[in-house]
Amino acid sequence: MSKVALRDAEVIATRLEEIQDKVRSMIADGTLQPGERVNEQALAVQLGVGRNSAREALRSLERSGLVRIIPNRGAEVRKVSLEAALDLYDLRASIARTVGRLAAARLENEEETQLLTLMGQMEVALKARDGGAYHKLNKTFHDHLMAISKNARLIDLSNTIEAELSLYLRKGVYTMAQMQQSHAEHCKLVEALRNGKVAETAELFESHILTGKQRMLDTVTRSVPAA
Amino acid sequence: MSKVALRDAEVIATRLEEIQDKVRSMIADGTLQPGERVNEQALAVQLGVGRNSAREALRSLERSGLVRIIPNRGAEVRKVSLEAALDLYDLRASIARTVGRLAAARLENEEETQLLTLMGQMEVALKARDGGAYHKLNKTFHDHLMAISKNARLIDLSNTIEAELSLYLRKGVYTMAQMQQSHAEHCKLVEALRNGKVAETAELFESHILTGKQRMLDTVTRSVPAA
DNA sequence: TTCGCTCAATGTGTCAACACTTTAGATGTT
DNA sequence: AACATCTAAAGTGTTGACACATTGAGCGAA
Repeated sequence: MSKVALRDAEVIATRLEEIQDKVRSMIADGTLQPGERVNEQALAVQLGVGRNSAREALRSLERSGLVRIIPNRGAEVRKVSLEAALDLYDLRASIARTVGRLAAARLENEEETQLLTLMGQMEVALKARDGGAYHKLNKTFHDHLMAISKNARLIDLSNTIEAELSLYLRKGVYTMAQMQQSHAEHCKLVEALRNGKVAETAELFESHILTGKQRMLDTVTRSVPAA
Repeated sequence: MSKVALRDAEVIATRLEEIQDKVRSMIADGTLQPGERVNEQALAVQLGVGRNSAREALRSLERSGLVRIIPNRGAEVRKVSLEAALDLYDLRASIARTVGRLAAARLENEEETQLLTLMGQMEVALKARDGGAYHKLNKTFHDHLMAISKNARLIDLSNTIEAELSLYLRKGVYTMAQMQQSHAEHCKLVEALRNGKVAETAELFESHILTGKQRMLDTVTRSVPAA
């Protein structure tokens, strides 16, 4: 019964996705380190599945950019360089621009309400100087914008890139000033979005990501001066 | 010996890529029609490989957006709706903008020379009213611009989207007038690019794609009025 | 000592067979 | 006739085994 219920809800992750997720978290928590080679057989044993299933999962992860597969030599966890991370930010910006354009044209009342609620919560978090909460809300906010664009492909793409970026950017710790700037940008963005200003929303969302790129770059170069 | 030479050149397509390409062209030439379900076994037999290899290829193609895989029900050739195609065009435009920005900042002398040579060839094709040649050169031109941006991920995504778009847009046949307009846009674009005008190049490249979108839309709505 | 060769060991590439799920046709009941 | 149930056929999911490629250690010749 519960089995059927789960299935109907379409929440069940298929076996392959399950394996992928496990590998993903192994990468995330450092069990598998960047640059390290992944042995199919060993992985399969560790996850309690056949080698072929593990193999398929790895091939999928390649397309997600998390591992690199070299013919006849297997998979290795991708080592994302700073340059590659910056390239990814440019990609994100492109996607954001498109999302902005679509979202401004497709915003619905209900979504607008949710967005405003979110903005309120973020303001509260900001005033309470709760960086953790702000971070989570920020992610939710971005996801919402994606959803408003109503293009599944874009959403998928965006998630993929974010996962890849997380390889480089283990955890983003931002200053209060940075969060405030981010929030200010959000405000302008939402303003344009609510007024259906398509071109402006696109522009603002794109530059929001690009300033995020700059923020990241500043943070990195500060800790590693002459990289 | 020749085997080794090939390998060093890294030109050899791995088996899996070979299979993928075959399926891709089967989709391109209509052997596999959009919406049609793809039987793993049959595909494997037709390509003379094991079912598992065919299966892996299909999973890869899913990530490329060419097929959709439904758990326990297999793969079907994705049917790209007009709406989805238009959204993809938007994304292409945003990518073009980013490419324009990067290319204008990163153009090297050698690349500039190649670009000018290409422009000359296109002009010749245009004067000779050779649509086929123009089309090929046009593609080369776009690929060049991508390469100049030197963002591998961006290039990869762009190619993916183009492949996906081709699902909808079987073959683009354009009029002389359209080709001339396209060429004029190219000229302005190259002009800005050579002068290192970052913002202008970005703008021009984006709008170049967007007018392409409009052209496509015009062509489609003309043949299918009230879709 | 150093270089090149051979050959085993490790690991990936591919396959055919088995287990499970879906689907559609047949059957019986209201 | 319409509907639900059951069952066999078709197709996907998963596995273990075999074929092939890569790698590195051991050996011998210059």
